[in-house]
Amino acid sequence: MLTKKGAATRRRIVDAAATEIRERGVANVTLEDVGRRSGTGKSQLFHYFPEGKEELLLAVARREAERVIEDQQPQLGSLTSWAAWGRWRDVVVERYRRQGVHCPLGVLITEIGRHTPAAQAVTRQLLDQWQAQLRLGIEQMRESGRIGPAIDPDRAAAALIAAIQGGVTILMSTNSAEHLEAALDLFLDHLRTAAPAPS
Amino acid sequence: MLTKKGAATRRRIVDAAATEIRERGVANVTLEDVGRRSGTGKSQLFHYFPEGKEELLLAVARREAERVIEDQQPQLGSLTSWAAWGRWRDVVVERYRRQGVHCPLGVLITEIGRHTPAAQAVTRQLLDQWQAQLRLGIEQMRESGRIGPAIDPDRAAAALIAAIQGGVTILMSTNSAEHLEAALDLFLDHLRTAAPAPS
DNA sequence: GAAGAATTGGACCGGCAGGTCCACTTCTCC
DNA sequence: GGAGAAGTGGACCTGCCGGTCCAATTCTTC
Repeated sequence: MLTKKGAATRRRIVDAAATEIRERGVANVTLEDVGRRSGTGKSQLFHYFPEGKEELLLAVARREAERVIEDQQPQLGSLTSWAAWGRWRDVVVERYRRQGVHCPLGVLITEIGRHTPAAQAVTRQLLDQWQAQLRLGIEQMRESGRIGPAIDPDRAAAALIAAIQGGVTILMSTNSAEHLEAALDLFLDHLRTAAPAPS
Repeated sequence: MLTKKGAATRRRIVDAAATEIRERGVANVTLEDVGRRSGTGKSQLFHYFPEGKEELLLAVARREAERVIEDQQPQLGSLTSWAAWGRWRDVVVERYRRQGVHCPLGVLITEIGRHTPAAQAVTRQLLDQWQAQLRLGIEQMRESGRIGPAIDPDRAAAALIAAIQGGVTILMSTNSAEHLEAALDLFLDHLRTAAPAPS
């Protein structure tokens, strides 16, 4: 029901759509653009995505959601020391700074992720997963006494995600990572200094 | 060149467009919708906005930018005590929680504000203005010794805006103000506790 | 190697939405 | 009160883009 060749074509279509959307915004990308970029035509497109554009967009959303997490690995997965947090922070800033306007996270949340309930679910799942990983990192730091007990790991993780999200959104409008950096730094500073465990 | 009646019509058109866009997203709003809602037709529309949709969108962007600041007044203008900061925080959360998806800030930054360079300039100006007001509040708190000298007012204000922006963006995707609240609270907490002035 | 399924190419359709035009009405101001 | 500008209504045009159709080709499997 889906040969190797078919699967490859499908992948090519999703990738082409994702790239095109990142570069030019979902509103300016037509199915023909996707076809051109992926070296296919509309008939293939509708062959692999019978529901048409909406289904394709959903596939793109899933792809981009994966990418957001991947882009932070392996740092996001082992936030067990301040040095590790610092490296993660640098990865995030560097990545988004380089990507500038063409950024999976921004495009997903601000453009694709609101189109349909299904896409919203993808966004939500991404946020949950992300928050869980950050919470884990904070918990580990707390257990090893490097973060004080006044910090609620779950709320802190939520706040951190909001800060990044906001920084990225602003980056997309102003092309400056200033806000993102300020938010991340202030945040980490808070983790370090808030009600530290007595040494 | 623009009679009283004309000015009123123009305003009606912008308001109608703004409302319509907030409710249904810029992508789903047609000029006919705007016409219907404002009780006008396309001929008026192009009479007052000769460049068409793009010009109208720019006018909407400006309107919404004003609204974002207005919505936080008078609290934003006098952040001179912790109680005042608390009230401001409540106003922000309450407002965005009530507005949910239909929010001027979110729509401006994520939908309209990226369409064109002119609209980006509007966004940028809004952010500058907002940041300046917050910075002023932080400086005042610092001068009166309630915020420690370790806080850089400008960077802190930038971070705060990012946090709100992110909270709102997430609110628009998930319909939950949890992230916004967490970000704001953690933030204020940091201001309160970071390197407090010796009493 | 042939049947049947998966894949591909491209011509075609139809509606929608931005934009144009022009005739008509209502204001403003001398 | 009349000339000219500002404001209004709505029919019409046109290009674009999502979506359809079908015939041709290639793959899989026995």
